Amino acid sequence: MIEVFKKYISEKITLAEEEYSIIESVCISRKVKKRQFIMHEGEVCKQIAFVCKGFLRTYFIDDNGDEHIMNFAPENYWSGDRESLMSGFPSKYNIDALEDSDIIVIKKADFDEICKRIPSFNDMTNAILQKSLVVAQQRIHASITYSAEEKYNYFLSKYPSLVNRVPQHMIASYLGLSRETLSRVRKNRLG
Amino acid sequence: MIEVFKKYISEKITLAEEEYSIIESVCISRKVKKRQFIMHEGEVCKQIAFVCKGFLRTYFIDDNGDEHIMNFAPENYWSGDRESLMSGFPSKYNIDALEDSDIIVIKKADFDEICKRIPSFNDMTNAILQKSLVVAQQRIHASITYSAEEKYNYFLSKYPSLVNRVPQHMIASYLGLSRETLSRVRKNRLG
DNA sequence: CGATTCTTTGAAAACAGTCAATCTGTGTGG
DNA sequence: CCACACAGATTGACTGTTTTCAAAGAATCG
Repeated sequence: MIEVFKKYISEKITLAEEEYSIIESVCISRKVKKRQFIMHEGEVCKQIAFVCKGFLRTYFIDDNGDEHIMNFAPENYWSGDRESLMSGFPSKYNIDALEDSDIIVIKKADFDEICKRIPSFNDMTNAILQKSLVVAQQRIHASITYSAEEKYNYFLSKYPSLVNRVPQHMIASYLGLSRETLSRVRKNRLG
Repeated sequence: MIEVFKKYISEKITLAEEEYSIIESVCISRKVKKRQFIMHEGEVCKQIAFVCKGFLRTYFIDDNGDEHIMNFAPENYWSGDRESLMSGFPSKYNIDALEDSDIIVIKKADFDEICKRIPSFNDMTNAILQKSLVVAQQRIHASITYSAEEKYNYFLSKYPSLVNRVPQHMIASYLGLSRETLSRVRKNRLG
């Protein structure tokens, strides 16, 4: 399982064997069953998860009891609540598995430590951070500009591999639409 | 004008005098008049701006010719298009001044250089990046969850000082609402 | 097979956007 | 200093989109 993570790293940066060892020493491999949670609302987020296999999602429940999905994390993506990690305050989010998953968990303290000790790992982290911010901005762009149909087309073009892997109502939730609206949008897109 | 920037830095990190000199040597002070642009759509973004005084905004024009505001940058905020900076592709955004402003411009190459040479400056940059991502996520949260009225309340609580500084129709644009809807929301809030 | 979960559909209601007109305040140039 | 233009804000009537509610139809899983 760790091999997936090593491969991911090796595609981004070059590390010495001993640096891999340092990283490996703080990696905790974990299997998560479908529907199992790795974090609950109200907890303080103290670790970061890397998805080797499977699929996580981050969501929250609003005052009406409705779910809203903030993020999907399939293979080679990271998951965790940066806000809670940074602030030390309880998270508003839940993270659970949409499929049986293999993940690697790194404790915040360990993560900070390897960022300090391995500069290129730190660079990699920053590059990921920057990319995340760009993605978030694009999502904001879409959400303040697009109609329901355009939002769905945007999702299709952006995450074609997720469309058949995620239940439709979760895509709707991710896009800020009702499930019924998304169903109708799909029906009316050409024939 | 550089003093504002130095003060900003000193509140985040501790630097030696010579490190300040290095930074200062790449800072370009600039005055921008209201309505003047510092970046146009179609250009590749090659610099980062720090606002010492005044107010910048980042916006784009959609296919219908309507403006949508991505970001406001008042004093002590940064402005620039990370996406274009990272990718080297032309930007979709325009950046102009909403008030006569004093800004400090740093070229991308210089910025990268000081990040490399001054580790704590790099740490500061990362911290800002992380915070930006959290803010972006909160905005996504708001936009997929809230009604027009809730979005306005959110803006009020988050940026109380901007409310009386930004024309209302720009707040509407930032929130993804029509100007008329925002006007009615304001009218119907209490009495 | 029965139980869930997911998706679709229809009808009605709520919500937000559009269009057009008016009103307000501000600043500029003559 | 006034007249005028201009940017901004408001209002009403209307349109269109999206949500809500309720029900029923698929699909999946144990």
